[in-house]
Amino acid sequence: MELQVQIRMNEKLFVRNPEQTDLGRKIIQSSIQLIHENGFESFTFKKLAEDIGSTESGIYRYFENKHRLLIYLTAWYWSWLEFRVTFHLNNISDPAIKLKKLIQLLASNVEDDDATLYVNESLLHQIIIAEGSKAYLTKHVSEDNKDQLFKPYKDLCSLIAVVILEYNPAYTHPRSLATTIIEMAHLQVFFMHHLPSLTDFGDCKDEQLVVQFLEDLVFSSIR
Amino acid sequence: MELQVQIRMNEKLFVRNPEQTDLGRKIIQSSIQLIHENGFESFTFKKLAEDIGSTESGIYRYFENKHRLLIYLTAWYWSWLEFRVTFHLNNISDPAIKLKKLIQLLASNVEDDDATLYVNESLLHQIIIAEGSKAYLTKHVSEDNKDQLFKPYKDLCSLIAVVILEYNPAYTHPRSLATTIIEMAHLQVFFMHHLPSLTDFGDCKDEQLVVQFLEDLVFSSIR
DNA sequence: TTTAAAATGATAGTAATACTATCTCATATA
DNA sequence: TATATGAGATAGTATTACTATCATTTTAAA
Repeated sequence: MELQVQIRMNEKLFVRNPEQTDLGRKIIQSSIQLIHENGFESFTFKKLAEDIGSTESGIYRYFENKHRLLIYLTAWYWSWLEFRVTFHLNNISDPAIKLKKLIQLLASNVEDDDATLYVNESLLHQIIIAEGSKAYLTKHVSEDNKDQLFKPYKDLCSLIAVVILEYNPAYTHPRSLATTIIEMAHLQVFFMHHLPSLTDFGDCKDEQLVVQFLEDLVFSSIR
Repeated sequence: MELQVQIRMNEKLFVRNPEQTDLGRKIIQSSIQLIHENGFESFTFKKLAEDIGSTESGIYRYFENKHRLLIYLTAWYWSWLEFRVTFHLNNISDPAIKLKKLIQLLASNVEDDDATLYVNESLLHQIIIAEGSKAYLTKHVSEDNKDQLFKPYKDLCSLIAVVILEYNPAYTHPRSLATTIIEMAHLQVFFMHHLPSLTDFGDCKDEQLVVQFLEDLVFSSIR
């Protein structure tokens, strides 16, 4: 069985839907490559256009600017992750196991799954770790938020919060704990690789240690 | 008694030490203002120069580029905070009280203290919340790290880790927990104000609630 | 099969950004 | 009085972040 996953994205995330044309898909694919290689700061639409043999104006027909493209990529990532989480949590009834599974999915490396042809999920995951928070750390968060651009992130947060409350209905900070899990699952991995003395995992650089840390953090809080 | 606090900064953080000249101090003062007002993305040396009645080339004599200036500001902030923390923890022997004090200092709003004339600590604190992580979320973290640019952050992290171990010498993740406290003290406040549904504090927007959340998180983990 | 619409490519142009370089001038200091 | 230092003034360049226009190709509908 070959399963093709299509994620329906908010219209405000783009000028023209990149999933529906060849050029659009090339834009997504190549931007993931380029941002991963050289970072978001040095990424430009000109370089992107050259990389895919198109022109700057061509890219602008799909995305207003590179920041919007970053928001699109993050939104895509969170939607994909929510789908993945929902899929893996299916048929599990024990909320403790659900939470462990969740933490595992958030903190461990992803492999490029072939269900989406033009998105390299592994690279995208690394982009989100290093650049993801730049999507909302701006002066125009609130307007972007009004356009629902961060809905996928919020949905994932809600989903996690629900599982936390399943485990302990009396816990008072399910959402903040959810964002803490999400953000730390990424940041501890980033620190582990680049500023190891800010973590306790510098020596072996193994994502499983981050998983351990988070499990301990979460379960002692909600127990 | 009028106490003038001078923070000795790493030489690699600047081209010429801004604390030692009038223009340098104006650069610090005004950059804090401008970044706070319009965000780091829209901040340029040209605008900064205009604001203080100098020229672009004048600014470049102090800082290599605006990213370096951001790193300088964050380093200054973490150094200042470490000083503050050390000061407030002085003579407290109970590590539980130390930790509570620490969380309070990290998560609550700061007032502009007059011990440093040209740095508005209140604005700087808000800048660190919204822009701080951009200092290290780059492709050149590792080189910057080799130049010790993030040492103040690491020092604060170490200090917190030490207090955590004082409380419970058997706790296995003191550094990761320390960075979790630091980062979440900022991020939860940011979310509370701009993406409130990602937190449990959206309704009253009170930093004390973040303090509550963090205290609960920390003490249940290390108990 | 023709025709119109949509998508893309090619080219040009602009304002702002991120610098670098040089020269002058004021001031302090030795 | 000579000299070093800091700062202002001016100029210039490559790149970025766009916008606009027009020609061409592809696609989809009549």
